[in-house]
Amino acid sequence: MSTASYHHGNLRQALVDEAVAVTRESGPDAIKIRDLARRVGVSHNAAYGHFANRDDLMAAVADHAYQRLVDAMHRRVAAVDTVDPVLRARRRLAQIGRAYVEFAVAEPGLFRAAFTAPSRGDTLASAAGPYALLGSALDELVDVGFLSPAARPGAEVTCWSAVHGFSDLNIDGPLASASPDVRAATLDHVLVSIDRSYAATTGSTVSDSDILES
Amino acid sequence: MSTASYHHGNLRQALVDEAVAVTRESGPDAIKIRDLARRVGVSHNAAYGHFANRDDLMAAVADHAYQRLVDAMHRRVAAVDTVDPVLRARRRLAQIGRAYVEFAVAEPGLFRAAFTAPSRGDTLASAAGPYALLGSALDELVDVGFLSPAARPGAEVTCWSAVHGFSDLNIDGPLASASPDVRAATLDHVLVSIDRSYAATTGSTVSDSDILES
DNA sequence: CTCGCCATCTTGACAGTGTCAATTTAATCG
DNA sequence: CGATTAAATTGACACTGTCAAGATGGCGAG
Repeated sequence: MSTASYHHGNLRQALVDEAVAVTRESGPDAIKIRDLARRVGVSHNAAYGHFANRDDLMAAVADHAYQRLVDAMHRRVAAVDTVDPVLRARRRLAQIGRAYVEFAVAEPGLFRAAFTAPSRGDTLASAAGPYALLGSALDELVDVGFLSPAARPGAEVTCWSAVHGFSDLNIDGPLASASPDVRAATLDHVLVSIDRSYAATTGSTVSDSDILES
Repeated sequence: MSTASYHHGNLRQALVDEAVAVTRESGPDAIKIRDLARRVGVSHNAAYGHFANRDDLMAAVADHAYQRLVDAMHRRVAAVDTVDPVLRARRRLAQIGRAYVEFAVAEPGLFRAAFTAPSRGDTLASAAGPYALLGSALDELVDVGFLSPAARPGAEVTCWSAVHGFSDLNIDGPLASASPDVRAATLDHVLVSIDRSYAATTGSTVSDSDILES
């Protein structure tokens, strides 16, 4: 549309697509500018017309990955149709966590790309990002009286840390070789644990593991 | 000692030392075999007499980093001299977590080296590793009746995920630009949250944040 | 004391890589 | 139809990891 050129219809997009494919296959470190150019059928460093350098291209891949992650989270949150307000809020939080880990395990390359990318601290906390999504889920928990307002500040970080750490340990950490069954069971455990730690802030009596449904 | 050679007293160790220095300064990706050789005053690929390849050298750095981490954890656990058994066990767990994050933030390069290293899943769960240390701290929590035996399985992972994720987010994630004060406060929040989630398993009544002392 | 062994280190080469500078190409507009 | 101009190419440079041979020198056997 805007920039179509002679040899290649839309080189920039083609490069990003190929980079995403490589990243999904072998992780972000496997991205090589020359290799990308070769795959797209263009000569080496044609990419430099569209990206300042390798890191710039990686940032584009990171954006893509990031969007995929946010989409997955939204999808899972939207699938929660529980009527009871408290249970619904708790289940939504759990689904956010589940979507996060699910994405990390299903797309380790993209997940890594999203968080390994250099110098993009601002995009992460943007209004559309997972930080905001997580934030409103936690607000909802406060509104329905499950989470104490006093415990609200910093709750994003606690929550995010748990799922992010679990993801990392499952990707190339010591849990990478765990079986899917074990992994799933442990994830449930993590999600319940988060729920429980918030329940304790208002002394809510809780029937544990029914938050795992949607 | 074992392998001393003519030109260089102990090349292997010198290379590892230099690699550790580079890693502390600029992270594991900054390790270049040729550069290391140059620094040590030896010609390029002299290193190949002592290491199969770059990854092999990185693994040595990872071992070093790993040992440092375990030492830091041991130190902090040993510093807990509380007499009350329950409080002592809870504080020990908190100190383990604190040591972990402290190390990650103070030595991000080494921390990354320890977990980014290729193909070393077994060393991590070894008897002397942090996994074992964490495990015995959790056993202690069960023994004193703070953590329900039913909630014991998988507790390592939940706990480890929280501190590992927090570390990662603080190193190059969205929390990397947080001030030390904010970081410290948030860490306290994470540690209390872990404690709280375990307290809930036995319905223990808990005075929250005095577990943060040693 | 000397000679040969052998681990250790060096020299040289090759295939890749990111990136810069100068050049060519072709699509578009006056 | 010719000039402008963005887009892509060619060529070069400084790096990197790694392999294959050659040089070196300490150490033990004779």
